Parts: sequence; structure tokens; C-alpha cells
Amino acid sequence: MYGLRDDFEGVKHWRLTAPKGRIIYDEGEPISTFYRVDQGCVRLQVNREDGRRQILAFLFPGDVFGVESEVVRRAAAEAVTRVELTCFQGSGSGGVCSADAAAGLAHAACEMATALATHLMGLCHTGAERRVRWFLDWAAMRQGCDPVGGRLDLPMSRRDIADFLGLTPETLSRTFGRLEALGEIRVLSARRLVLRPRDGGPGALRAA
Amino acid sequence: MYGLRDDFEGVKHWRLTAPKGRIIYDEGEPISTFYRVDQGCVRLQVNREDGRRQILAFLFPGDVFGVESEVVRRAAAEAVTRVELTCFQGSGSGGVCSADAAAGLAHAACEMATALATHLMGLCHTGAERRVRWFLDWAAMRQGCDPVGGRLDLPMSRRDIADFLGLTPETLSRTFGRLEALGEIRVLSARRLVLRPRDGGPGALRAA
DNA sequence: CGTGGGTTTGACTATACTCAACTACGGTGG
DNA sequence: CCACCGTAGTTGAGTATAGTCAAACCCACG
Repeated sequence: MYGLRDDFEGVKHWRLTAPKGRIIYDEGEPISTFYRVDQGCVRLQVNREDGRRQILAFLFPGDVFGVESEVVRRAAAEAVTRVELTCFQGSGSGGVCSADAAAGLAHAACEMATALATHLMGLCHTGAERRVRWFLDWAAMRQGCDPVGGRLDLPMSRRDIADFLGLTPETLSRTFGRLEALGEIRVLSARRLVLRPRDGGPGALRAA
Repeated sequence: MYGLRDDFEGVKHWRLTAPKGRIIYDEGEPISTFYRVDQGCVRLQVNREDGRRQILAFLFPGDVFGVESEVVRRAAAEAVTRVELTCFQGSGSGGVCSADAAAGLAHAACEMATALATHLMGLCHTGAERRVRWFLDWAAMRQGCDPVGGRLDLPMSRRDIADFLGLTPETLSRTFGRLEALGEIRVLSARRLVLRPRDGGPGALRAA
């Protein structure tokens, strides 16, 4: 569904590689480009006055981001892992002029709106357990990972996930533990887990 | 900021009036049009399996909605009040062909993404009080209502607001009560209140 | 004037947050 | 290759907060 459209053929573009943690752009910066993720994972986030932050979206290869109709960035984009990006000149409703490019921008903006709406739906789940289940489903879907028995790689930190879900890292950790006790997941390491391991490896049913 | 653009001049369009409560379109319906609110208030919502629903956005005059890149509607649109709409033929990346129209769609989709991101930021506020304060600020901003001493009209029901904020109506009601006790608002009736009434009318400081 | 849905209030419970300490892992340098 | 250190993650205890269930209230509507 992503990645194969190339509406931006005629648009001036260049490649960019950023190491893990690098800020692609920051809140308040003037908008001059938009981006496509080619490799790695990017997060969009807003840093709040009280030091907490909200992660609006995690972006994966094929995703287009940075398309905004404002003058300055309202959210920052940071590299979760080492990332490879394609940068395109112009953004929002100005800067590109061909009908194809405008249609591509519309498409990208629609995708972003859909992603945000999906995220919103996840957050409306009351109860940490349901939010985390939703997150796992979402992550599995994005990675094309089998929701039963599949291995899921989470490139982001626990704190990232917590800030994405509006939970504290403590609650998130406890919830992972509870889901593991229920046999719904098996945590291999902090960033690697197995979904619904049916009996599977040792320990899967121990807690039951 | 809204309402004065008219990128859709060349697009086939017609007018539609809907009474309060009318479903403009429902989840799962094929997408063939997009809309602009001319008068009244519309809500976008997703109905959840457990009977609860999440309201994704409230839309006011000038707002464009229904621009999606999918095949079927992922959310329903319902009239909060009696509404007057302009309907436009086509949606998403297909159906309209002029560069102006495509740019207009991109703009509309960006606005929607921004609105959803803003909403997400509001929801990430932990604590009902902060969420409700954010909602009041947001509503005041959208209505051009003076945040100090201004009269705010809320066209939607308490349940609507609760579903928008991810709270229960009970918690919302109590929170309104607490804010009134703090002197931050004065509730005239369920759908009409005054922001930061400085001493103002009788009762404003009674609870302090 | 009567009815009914929306709203408010109350009591109780479950849940997630806070603060704090402990542990495990990964990266670095000897 | 191993030891060290720092960060990220986990665990624990106590508390605040929002949810749930239930009933009363009030306004808007017919």
C-alpha cells in the first residue's frame, strides 16, 4: 500500500542518512521540505512544557512525512534508528506545481490523517492492557508480522512506546508482564517479542 | 484561516441541508464526495464494538471533511446541529483533475491531519482537568471567543464531549463542576458557559 | 402539563501514576 | 576478552484519580 507511488518524479529531491537519535527537523522550524522514509524508523513528536512528550506517529519505509500547510513545524521528527530518507523540495500547498505532485501531496496528507485517526482510536481504549494490545496489533500490521506466533521487532524504546500510548514506562512494563503471564506474548528481549506463542518455547505456559 | 479558499471552483458541487442527528455518511460507505461545512457543526466518529464511540473531530463552518485516500469511509460523519453543507464530486486522489483542486485537497487533508494531531495532543494530557481545560481553550479558539470573560457556546452534548476527550460523562460533569468551583468557568446551562468570569455575576467566587 | 433523555450526584472500586530502589543490558575501554 | 559504567528497563509500595453502577434531577420536548 505504500512505497510504490512515485508522484514526486519531477520534484527536486536528494537523499539523506541520519544516525539514531538525530533530529530531522524540530518544532518551530520553517518548512521547506518533505520526506519519505526509505529505511529505518522515524518518530514525530511534540515536546511538552512539563518535560513530557507525546509521540504522534512512528514512520516506516514508504511513509511520507513533513507535509504541512503551516509555515513552521508543529512537531519534531527524530530518527528512532539509523534512517535513510529521500528529501523533497517544497511542502504544503506551495512549492510543487504539477498536478501529479499535488495529488501525491494530497495522498500523503490523507495517509497521515488516517494514521493519526488510527492512533487516536488506539488511545481511546481505556485500560493499559487494551492500549498495549492495540499497539501490538498495529505494530504487527505495519511489519507484516503474523499476529499468531510471529516475531515482532520493536525498533523503539519503552519510553517511546509509553509516550506513544500515553502511559508511563512503569505501567507499560507491568502491562507487558501481564500479557506475558496471560500467554499472549513472549518477551525475548526488550525490543523483540513473539505474538501469541502457542505453547511454543519453554516458559510460554509456565505462568498460567 | 478557513473558509475563504475556493480551490474547488471547477469541481461539480451542490448544497445539502441536514437536521440535527442526521448521518451524513457512515462507516464502510464507498467514498464518492467530500464536503465543506457552511453552517452548523459536524462530528466525525468511529463506533466501537463495545458500544462506545470515539469522536475524532468536531467540524465548523469553513472546515472541509471527507477527503480520504481509501475506498470506503473509516469514520462516520453526523450532524451535531442542523447543518448546511457544500458537497463536492470526487475525493481522495482521484475524481478531481485540476492542479488547483488537487492543491485544495492537499490543503484540506493537511488541515485535517493538523486537527487530529492537535486532538491527540489534547488527549495526551493526563488528568481529566487538563483535558477539559484544553478542550475549552480549543473550543474558544475555534469560536473566536475571548478566553477571559467570553461566552462559549457548545453545540454538542456532554456525551459528545466525553467521547471526544476519552472520558466518561460522569467524570466530565464532575470536572466541569470542579472548574466552576475554581472560578475558571461559569456554567450558564449545559451548552453555554462563561470563561474565566472575573468576579462577574453572582456565584462566580462563592465557591472559592 | 407530562414524559423522557440528557445530565448530575453519590458511593465504591479498579486502575494507573508517583516516587524510589534495584537489575539487566549494551557499549566502551583497558 | 573481560571489567566497568551508564542508561534503559523492571519491580515494589502507596496514593490519587477516573471508571462503574445506581439513583435523582432537570430541562426540553411533545
